[in-house]
Formats: sequence, C-alpha cells, structure tokens
Amino acid sequence: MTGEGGKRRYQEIAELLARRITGEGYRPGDKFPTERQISLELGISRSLVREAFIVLEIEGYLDVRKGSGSYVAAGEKISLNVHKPDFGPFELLQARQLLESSIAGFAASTITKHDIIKLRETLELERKAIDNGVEDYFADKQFHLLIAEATQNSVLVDQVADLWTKRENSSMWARLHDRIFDISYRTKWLDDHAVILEALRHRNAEQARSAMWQHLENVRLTLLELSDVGDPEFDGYLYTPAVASP
Amino acid sequence: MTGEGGKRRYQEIAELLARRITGEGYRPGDKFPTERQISLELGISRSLVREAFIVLEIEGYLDVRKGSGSYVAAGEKISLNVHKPDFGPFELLQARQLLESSIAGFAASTITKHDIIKLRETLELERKAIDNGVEDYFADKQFHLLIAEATQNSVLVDQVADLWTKRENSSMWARLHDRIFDISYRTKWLDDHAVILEALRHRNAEQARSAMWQHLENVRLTLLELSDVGDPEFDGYLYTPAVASP
DNA sequence: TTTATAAAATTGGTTGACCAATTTTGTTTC
DNA sequence: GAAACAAAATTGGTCAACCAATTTTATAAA
Repeated sequence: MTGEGGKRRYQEIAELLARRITGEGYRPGDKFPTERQISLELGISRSLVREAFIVLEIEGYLDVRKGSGSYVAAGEKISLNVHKPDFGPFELLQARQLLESSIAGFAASTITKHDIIKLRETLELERKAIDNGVEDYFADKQFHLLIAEATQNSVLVDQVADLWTKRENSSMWARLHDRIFDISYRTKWLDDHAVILEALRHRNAEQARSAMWQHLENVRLTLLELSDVGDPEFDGYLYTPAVASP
Repeated sequence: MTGEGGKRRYQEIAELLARRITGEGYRPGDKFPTERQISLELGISRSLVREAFIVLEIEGYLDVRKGSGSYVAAGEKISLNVHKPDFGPFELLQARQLLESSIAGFAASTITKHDIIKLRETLELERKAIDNGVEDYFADKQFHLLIAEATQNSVLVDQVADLWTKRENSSMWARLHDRIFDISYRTKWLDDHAVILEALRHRNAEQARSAMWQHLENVRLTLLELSDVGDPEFDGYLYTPAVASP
C-alpha cells in the first residue's frame, strides 16, 4: 500500500484528503474546501489538487459541481459505462445483407471442394436440428461462417464472426427471440441455405450473391412480422433492404 | 445514480478509452497511445486526456510510467484476449476491397447533404496534410469512416472501424510503412477519394462502388511495388483483387 | 562489430493563465 | 420591505507552456 517510491503525486494528495473527509466529522452534503483553498494550503498547483479531487469523486467521497464547489458525497463509487453499443436487429440485418451477399458472391470464385463438403455436412446438421426440435441456431451460424471461410480470407471470417457477436449481444434481438414459437420459417431458411450452397457449388458468383441476399431478405420479412412494432426501440421501419448497386 | 446529462467530460473520455482497451484486442503490457497522441486525435487538450488516464489507472486499465508512456495493466478488467490475430496487408486489402466497395455503393443511396459536407472538409484536410508533409493517415482513415457513416448504419461504421484496427495492429503493415518514403502516391490516392466523393454526390451507386474498388486496387498495386517480396510473411501473391460478382 | 557514453527526442509531471457556469452581492423598482 | 434584475465575485473547466524522467539515437572508443 505504501512504501513504494514510485507512487503518483495525486494519489498521495487524494489519500490525505480522504483521511480528512472520513476523520474530521464531515457529513454527506457538507461543503468541502475549494480546489484553490487546498492548493494554497498545501502549496501546490490547483491542477494537482484537481486530479486528487477526481480520484475522490470516482471513489465516492466527493461531489463536484461547476461554479458551486465540492461537497461530501454519500460514498457510492462511480462505475464506468464500458458497455459496447447495442445494435438493433434490423440495422444488423441490413448490414449483413450488404456484406454477406458480397462475401457469398466472392466465395463462389474461391471455394474449394473441402469447403463444399463441410457446408453440405452443416446443412445436414441443420436439417436434423429442426427435425429434433433443437432450439439453438448453432448450425445456422456455422453455415454462414463456413461461407466466409470459403473466401480463404481470415479477415472476412473475422468480420462475419463479429456480426454474429453483435447479434448475440443485442438486447432487442434477445427480446425478439422470446416471441418466436413457430419453427415453420426455419425450414424455409434451410431451403434458402440449400440454394446458396448450390450456387456456390456451381461457382456462380451472381447467383450466390443473389441467393444470400434473398435469404437475409426472407429473414428480415419474417422478423418484421414477428416483431412488436409498438416497442419504442423497434427499428424495423428505419432500415430498408441494402444493395451495393441497384 | 444514472446517466445524467451533466456527466463530467473526463469521464466520457475515460469510458471511450476503456472501450478501446477492452474492445480492440489490447493485452496486458501492450503500449497504449501517449497522452499527446490521444489529445491530438480527439482534438482536446492534454490535461483532459490526462484526467481520463488517471481514472483508467485507478480503475485498473492502465499503468502510467513517467518518461516512458502508458501500458495496458494486468487485472480483472482486462479480458484475456489471448489471441491477437495478425492479418497480412494484402489479405486486409482484399477484404476491404470487397466490403468497402459494397458499402460505398450502398452509401450512394443513403448519403445526406451533411455527410457530403463533412467528406468535402476531410478531403480538404487530406490535401493540407500532404502539402505540409504530415506523415500520419488520420484524414485518410476519417474519409473511409465517413463513407460508412453515410450509410446511416452504425453496424457498418463499426465494421469498417474494425478493419482499420486490424490494419493498425498488423505487424507486417508496420514493417511496410517504414519502407515508404515517397509520397507521390498520396496525391494519387487523394484524386481517388475525390472521384469517390463525386460519385456519392451524384448518388450514383455503381460509380461509387467502382471508384472505391479502383481506389483500393491502386493502393494494392502501389503496396505490391513497395513490398519486400523476399519477406517470408509477404502475402501479396496470395490475395487477388476481390469482386462480389465479376 | 561491439560497447560505452553523450546528445537528442519523447514521455509524463507541473504550473499559471484564461474561460464558463454558478452563486453572491448590489441596485432598482414597486 | 419585497421582488426583479444586473453586476461582481467565486467556482470548477480548459488550455498552452514549460519542467523532469526516461528512452532512443548518434557518436566515439575499444
């Protein structure tokens, strides 16, 4: 705790002032000396005092108000909001439609026999999952990632994986997932996947691109139906289908 | 105790930087940009950045050393990003060519007057940077990010930002950057940017897509010339130009 | 070439000056 | 005397300049 010669100056000042707050009968709401008063008293610059005040503020000792002064706080530590942005389902789908359709088109020119085999296996896995009433979307995700891998470009794989991470972290998407009981649409999406794979197998870029686009458009339309349009965060009307060049 | 509008400035900056540390693949011990670099990047004074650094140090994100710099600290706050993938320059360029050309095409249909103004300002900033012999690529990056923002889709912005993060973390790219002395090609790239902006201004999707593709193709060709083809990690022959549908 | 040393550049540390929001004080008006 | 308004003082907010520790680079010696 102490003894380290390399301790930063503002820390020492902060500890000194913290002791003063806890030990000299200050009560929450009481006015604390101003930055200038402390700097004058300790014979140091105000910036240094200010840095110490910042420590005391996030530690929950002080409440600093511009133009007014600093006041003793109740003692709740301030926590940083490090949360990553929360993307809406339809904003995500618009982005996926644009990016993944391009990726599928490119993959048609780079896909290998091995990629096709793995895609076929994943498609079979999807079919079984639906037959067995499995709820998760593991195979679905796997299918889309495999297409990215078929480009032989790990940046594109990483980008698609990131899109799925964004989906999994989307609070709105989670809410939407709870409303989905019917699984009839899953067979429809499975058919979509089969069409995509067939286009890739023929190395037909335009068909692959178009099939992926249509697949995500089908997903979008289904989600639009299943959505609670009354939800204030509903973003289905904000994001229209995306194409690189109409 | 919620997100009141009157949040203090240093706290917002601290949160921004904390997100950067947790979200951009930083590992304990990694060097973090200096106070001056951040202040320049964000266009604020160093004191403000310094206050944010103090918060980050207290919260266990950073380890600040006088005369040396700031380093990502080891602690529970830092998620163990065990793997920090290192992408090659040409693999990155191939991905960017595919994705950013699609994004530029889409942006042509969504761009606003305000977006165009900001793009024009950034273009002017690029011109001045070249005239003054500024070495960094800040304005270049800004231009590409603004095009993503012109789609009005924050997912696409985040994806493009991720591409630039990958570039900044690329060891091979850093090595390549050191070999580049001539700046004649920068005026060429500036012209490319002007062409892209002009296509966007006319809301011509196909031209915008094509212009962005050609721009990144020009970058690729230049880098191919400047590369040390003897480097065992040189990946220039592995990744050919990418198109969604030829 | 390797090592030792000094100069230069870079980095965080500190300070004082000025800006903007708030509070206090003074003046006017009824 | 009370209320309304304006002026002044006080407060934290922001900035640019300079200081000191460290690192990097250049130079000299072995």
